Amino acid sequence: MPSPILLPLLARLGGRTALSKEDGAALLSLPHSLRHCEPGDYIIREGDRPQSCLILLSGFAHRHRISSNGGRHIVGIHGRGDILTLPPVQLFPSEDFVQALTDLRVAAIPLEDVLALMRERANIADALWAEMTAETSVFRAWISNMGRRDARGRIAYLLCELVMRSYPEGGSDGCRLILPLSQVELADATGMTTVHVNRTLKALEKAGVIERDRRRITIPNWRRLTELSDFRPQAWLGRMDRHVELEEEQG
Amino acid sequence: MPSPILLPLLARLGGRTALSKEDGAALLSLPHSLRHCEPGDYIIREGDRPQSCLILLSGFAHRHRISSNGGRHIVGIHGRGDILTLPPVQLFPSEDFVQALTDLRVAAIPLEDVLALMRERANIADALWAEMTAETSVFRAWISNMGRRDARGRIAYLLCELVMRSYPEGGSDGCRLILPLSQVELADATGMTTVHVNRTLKALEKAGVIERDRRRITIPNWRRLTELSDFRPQAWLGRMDRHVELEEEQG
DNA sequence: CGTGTTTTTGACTTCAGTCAATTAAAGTGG
DNA sequence: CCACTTTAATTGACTGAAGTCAAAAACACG
Repeated sequence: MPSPILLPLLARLGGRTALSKEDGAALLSLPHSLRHCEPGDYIIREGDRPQSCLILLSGFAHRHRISSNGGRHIVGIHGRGDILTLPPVQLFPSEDFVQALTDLRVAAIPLEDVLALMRERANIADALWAEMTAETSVFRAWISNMGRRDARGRIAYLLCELVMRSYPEGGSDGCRLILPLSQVELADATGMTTVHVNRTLKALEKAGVIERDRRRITIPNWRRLTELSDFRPQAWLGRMDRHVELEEEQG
Repeated sequence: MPSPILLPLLARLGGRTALSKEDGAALLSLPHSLRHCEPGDYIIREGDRPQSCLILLSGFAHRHRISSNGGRHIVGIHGRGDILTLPPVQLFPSEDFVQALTDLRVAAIPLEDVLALMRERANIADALWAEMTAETSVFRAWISNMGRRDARGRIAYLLCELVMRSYPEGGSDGCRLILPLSQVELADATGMTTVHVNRTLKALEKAGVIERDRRRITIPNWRRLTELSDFRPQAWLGRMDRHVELEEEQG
């Protein structure tokens, strides 16, 4: 029988492609276990070969790699509704670490149940492909972000992405945001030094692009931020559409 | 009836997961049209919503985005066997351009035929997910490459990837390679200037990491190059395994 | 051969990194 | 509630890697 625990997953997939009521019920009925994490806890380690599909139900996590000289590089941020093991088949061991940034909840769904559902319900398989498409586009945006933008652009881009990933939960209404990352983490995510992250944040503040109070960021002019970072919302639209409906149904 | 045209696709997918003879025959029997391109020809344009699944049969292409200031950033290189429209469902318009670097051949398979085959044959759906997994890992390696490596490391990484992508075709036996990219393109792929690419290539040559004769690169010590670039071959292994067998079958 | 692209080189500038120290915030236990 | 520790944020002075601008050389091709 359907339980509301997996609603963030349904919200995400339902925003991508049309799912029937039966699809939704089947999704919510998937067997799962629940885990709570604190900041710093590892959800996935390099070399792991998870036997379940991990869904982030609330909170934030980051995905990183450690280079041979010991340096950490954050290659992605995860927020509510993200599927941490996408694709849902685990073929070779993970090359990344996934680590909690905030308190968070993760659901683990046995792989075989996900695979069975994908075979039974083509809509759900399609939705997973759609989710993967969108993530792929975001990866390429990161590549572009790293390669061709200056410090301000990189930070601005990351802020845009954080706003998107924290919608509709996380205190963001599109102009307000509580940073889930420290400046050290911002540095590892943008390929900069902490010193330069700090100076860049101050520069953005001075230029009136953001306002800051500790980790609390206010964005007085969203358009300005997106222009500065050349942020393209296209890949993010799918996750917005139906969220509101679902939230209303829920409440 | 099976035709050998799509063999590069079978080789790729068959290297990822076990495919039966029937799977292989079904794959090779997919209806398709063929297109030849010259350097500079566009295969996919931003905004396109292709109705077919495009497979690169031979040659090289690059995938890029244009930023609002007009700058080009190359976010990926494609070689033989690559699926240019992966995932095989085209949900929203392409955000990238894909453009020929060399003379090349592309096969176009109607989307509905691919989707039908995926539903009929779970093995093939699995292989496509596996291919996507591997590509995803490569994306993250690019992100990490852009963010945390210096000029030499970036160029070295790109060379490693080119060697992998040109195997077994393209004149590479793991230590010899004909660069499909000009220095301008290398610059756009590594987020550097052409001037600096040039100087970095010379530095790598002087250090004995590579030998150069125009676009012909020789790598006297593969291990050294991988160490310099922190290249991790894991995601690439799947495409090696069965290639040789298939080549032999073919010949 | 001339024309256009690609590669190479030099001189100068700048953005971001390094090193090192200081300040501020958040816990912690008495 | 206050000393004490720990972690995160901030600042300054200096260095260095990569960018900019501009021109010359090498090559590719009709």
